[in-house]
Amino acid sequence: MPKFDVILKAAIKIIGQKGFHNAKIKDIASEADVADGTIYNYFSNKEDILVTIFRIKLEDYVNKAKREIKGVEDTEKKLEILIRHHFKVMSENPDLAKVLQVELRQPNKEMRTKVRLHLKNYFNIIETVINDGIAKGIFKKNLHIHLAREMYFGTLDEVISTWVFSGQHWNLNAHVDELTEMFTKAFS
Amino acid sequence: MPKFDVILKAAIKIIGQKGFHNAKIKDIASEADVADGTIYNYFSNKEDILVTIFRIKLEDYVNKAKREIKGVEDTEKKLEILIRHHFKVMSENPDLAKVLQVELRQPNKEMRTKVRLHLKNYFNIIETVINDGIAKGIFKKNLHIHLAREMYFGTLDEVISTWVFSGQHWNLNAHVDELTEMFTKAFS
Amino acid sequence: MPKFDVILKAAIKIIGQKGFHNAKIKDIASEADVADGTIYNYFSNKEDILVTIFRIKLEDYVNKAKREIKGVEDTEKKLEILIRHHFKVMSENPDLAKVLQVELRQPNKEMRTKVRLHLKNYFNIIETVINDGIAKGIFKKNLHIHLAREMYFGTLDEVISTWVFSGQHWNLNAHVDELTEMFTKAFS
Amino acid sequence: MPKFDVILKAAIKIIGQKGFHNAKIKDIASEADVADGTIYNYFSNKEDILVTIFRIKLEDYVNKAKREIKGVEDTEKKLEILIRHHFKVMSENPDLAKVLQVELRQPNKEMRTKVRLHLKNYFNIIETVINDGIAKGIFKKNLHIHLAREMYFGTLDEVISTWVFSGQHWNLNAHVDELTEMFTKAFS
DNA sequence: TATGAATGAGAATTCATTCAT
DNA sequence: TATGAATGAATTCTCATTCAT
Repeated sequence: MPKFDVILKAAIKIIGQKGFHNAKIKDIASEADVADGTIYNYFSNKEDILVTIFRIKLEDYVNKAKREIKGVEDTEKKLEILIRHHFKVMSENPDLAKVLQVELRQPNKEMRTKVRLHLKNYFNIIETVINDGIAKGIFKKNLHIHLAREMYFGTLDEVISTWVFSGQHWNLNAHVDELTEMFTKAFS
Repeated sequence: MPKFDVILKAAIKIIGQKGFHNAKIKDIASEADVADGTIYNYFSNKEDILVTIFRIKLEDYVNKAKREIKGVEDTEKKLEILIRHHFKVMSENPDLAKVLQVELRQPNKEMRTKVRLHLKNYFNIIETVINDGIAKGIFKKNLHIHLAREMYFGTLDEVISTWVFSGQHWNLNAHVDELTEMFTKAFS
Repeated sequence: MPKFDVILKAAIKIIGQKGFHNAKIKDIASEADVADGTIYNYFSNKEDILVTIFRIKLEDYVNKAKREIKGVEDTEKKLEILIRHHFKVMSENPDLAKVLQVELRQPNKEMRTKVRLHLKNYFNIIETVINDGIAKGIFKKNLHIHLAREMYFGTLDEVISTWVFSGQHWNLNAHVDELTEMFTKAFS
Repeated sequence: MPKFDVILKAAIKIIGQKGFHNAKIKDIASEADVADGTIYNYFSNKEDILVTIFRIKLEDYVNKAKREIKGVEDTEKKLEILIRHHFKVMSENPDLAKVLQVELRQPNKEMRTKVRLHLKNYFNIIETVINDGIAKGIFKKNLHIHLAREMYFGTLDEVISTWVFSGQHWNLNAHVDELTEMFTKAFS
């Protein structure tokens, strides 16, 4: 694995487990089995690591999500696929889930600006689906799209959050159908 | 105002604006117009400030929320009141909103344990309402209560989050009715 | 008991147990059951407490020691009485023993100067006895008095030290005769 | 000189002159001509510096002392060599002498426990010589070994203490023979 | 005198970042 | 590129001392 990827993976693990502020460069370097200084050959500073995680992982998330719903016609089916995809990504890498969950809320203004850029595409997917649902008459005409998107992401966030913080003891997939139904009703 | 309250208020402002890690004791002391050391006459350490904010504010939140829905019969009405109450608290003190939104998600285990205690009562309110709705036949019998609660809090969190981070330019109350309806449908 | 004495007693206890640097004014005030500020009505500062302990306790020590050997003719008997007196004082108040033992060695120059003044009289007693022994022909003519005094105090110090630090489990008096004999031989 | 040694040497000087509590990390770093933080690459904390001084210096002391009396038959001669060695070490580094003299008496329990370990070997040397003297019939059969050891170390301690605190104006070696004789008599 | 809340200078320690090798 | 020792600014917390009541 290229050193860049090794470091990024290590960073996700450490930041996911300790949080950005408590994750020390030394820890990440240790985990990646490189020297502290090496990290600075691939990232300009600690913050850059976090931003890069968002950039790459969200990009990846979005690409895969788009690919998965490509060709699917049914709006509700799309919703279900997206939720399942979300849970899959988060289940497969709980550390990443924590990073995205927790550190997305950086109070640092600069960082939030940098992150928001990548969030847009992330938001776009679900908004497109919602719009599609409205166009098809499945969702109500006057559905407030932002509100719907906030409900969608907020709910998934909270579900993941609970799952992550309580030790990932149950299977997230168990709730996909139920959630799909709840969203569909809420948006109708 | 008692010095304890002065310091707490200052802490909410500073932590809300800068985040816990970037809020320096000096900043809080300055804002409260006391010496650094004075803070330690009222709080045992920095973390204790944060935990105290949670304790006091969530307690207050819960007490007021309970009072507001007391005597109200209609489940949907209760839901609406709770949402309005939530938005009111957050609107009136966006800094507090940020503290609760952002810092609640600390990956620090010790802190989360301390906070969870207070969160229970906070969660209880909505779960009680949801249960009540099920009993009355307004919500579906097999509604997954935890999931419903997660949808409720996740959504409000996300709405507040967006509102808080984008500069609080619009009126939160505008969406109370819409959200009430969405939840009601989702839970039916 | 006058407040001055109460505070002094408390200070000896706390400083004896924790050492000067780790003894907090708050601890001493607590032990004396007075407010922190009250201490400053009787002592000008923390250092003054320590110096005062030396002044009063050494004075007392010297006065009593002098009284005890008054009228005694036999040099060896005087030696024995002094050792017994030393052990008695230290046994009766191990905290005081610790203070005198440990804190006498303050690296702080100013303080040492202040303390040395009181030490002189303390040293004088044994030097007088040694001189007397030389005059009587019991001790050798060319005995180096300072060296003899250093042996005397150094030895007692070390015995007390061991006794104090190992928890005062045995009776100091058991060794008085043996020590008297050893000193007498060493000085002969 | 390895940085570890540079720092240790600087620490001995500064702690010797100011005492442990008044020696600031900044002072030691300055003296060693390194940054404050560098010290923490070699020592885990301030106390560790002190303990390390004890460990290394006492080890060194013991090794050299053992080597010096190796092969010497005469007990009195051994005694003389040990005293001379003691004075030599202390004369050559009065700051070290102060550290050992003063800081060894820390009332801090943890530290004393750590130090006592190293002291054991230090005590052993003289006890071995004393035992040897008894076996050879030079010292009296019923000599109380601990008491003798306490007299030996207490006396040397006190002599060094006086010498160190009064400015090291005279030559310690001048008293070696006299002391040897005094001990020999005392133990006979 | 007695109080104890308030003060703020001071100190140990941490850790992101640099840079000579 | 890779290293990791060195850096030193930055930060939390302590505690002797003061002073208004």
